Amino acid sequence: MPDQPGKHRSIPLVRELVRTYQAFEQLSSQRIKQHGLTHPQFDVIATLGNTPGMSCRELSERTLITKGTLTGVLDRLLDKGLISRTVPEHDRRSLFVALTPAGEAVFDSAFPDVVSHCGEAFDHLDDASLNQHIAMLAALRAAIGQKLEPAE
Amino acid sequence: MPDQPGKHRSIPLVRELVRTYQAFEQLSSQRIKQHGLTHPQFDVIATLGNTPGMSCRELSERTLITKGTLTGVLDRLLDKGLISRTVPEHDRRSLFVALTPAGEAVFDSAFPDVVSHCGEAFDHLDDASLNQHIAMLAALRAAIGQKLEPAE
DNA sequence: TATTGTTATACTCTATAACTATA
DNA sequence: TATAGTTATAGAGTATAACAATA
Repeated sequence: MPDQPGKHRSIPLVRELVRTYQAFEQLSSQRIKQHGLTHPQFDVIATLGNTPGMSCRELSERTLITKGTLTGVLDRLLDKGLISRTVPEHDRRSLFVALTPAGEAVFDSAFPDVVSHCGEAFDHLDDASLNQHIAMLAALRAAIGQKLEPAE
Repeated sequence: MPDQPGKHRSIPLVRELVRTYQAFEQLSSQRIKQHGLTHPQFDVIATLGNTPGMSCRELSERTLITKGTLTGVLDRLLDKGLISRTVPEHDRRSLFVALTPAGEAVFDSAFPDVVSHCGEAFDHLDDASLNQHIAMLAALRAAIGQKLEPAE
């Protein structure tokens, strides 16, 4: 029985995507760790940076960290003094999470450092290549997004 | 003081890479979980698949799981009956890890399923695009690899 | 009733260092 | 001495379900 036409054509792409993703994960994790943060903690700091703050619900949606897990991550960031949790007037069920000045300081140093460290790998690319790569990744992401089971 | 020329040119690429990587991670994890495996467990099964087996040391190098962690991952795969650990004659310090028939059955069903599920996202691409994407990812990976601290 | 977030539970992964057995 | 792997330790993330407080 012959293969369905094109059934496994994209496997080499998947393999290459996995390898690239592992390499990038390794590179970014190394650098994040140097700032005393875990990856989820960095994600939270990066999400809160340059915002006035947000609810746990919104933070959970943006970081893809489920609410039960998020409580623990926020506990540790609170211990480090990097975030504040306050009960807003208008809805006392929710919590408003924001960076403290110390948290902002960490964001200001860690975020550009991690991003630019990772970015340095690509500095040799000219603008045209850069844009081409970005367009390609965006296309891949859009294709992946369509396969993802809807959140809710 | 003006920015150094080109200092942050590649940040949009990094951002897009992060997003693509998160989407892919989500997609593959969903599918891996459906086979009753964690990501590290899947990596081990995938690494052992289509090989006669290998030492813990080699498995550790290939999966990037450190030896102390690997012991625990292998323990759980052993509990599930998916691998065997045997002491080879020629060097009784080491352990030879291989898939059991049950492990091979899991490999044969899980690995193609995960890969092709992820691959389906890209089935709409023609061969030329596919090859172009692969080449770009390989270029990105090579660039990242040069920034990674040598494992030693 | 529905929503927001915490707590309880249980498990997995993670790194590190000390350790055992073998070479 | 060096190498292969385990164990001990401690911490962090993960999902789930039950729960409390509020809307």
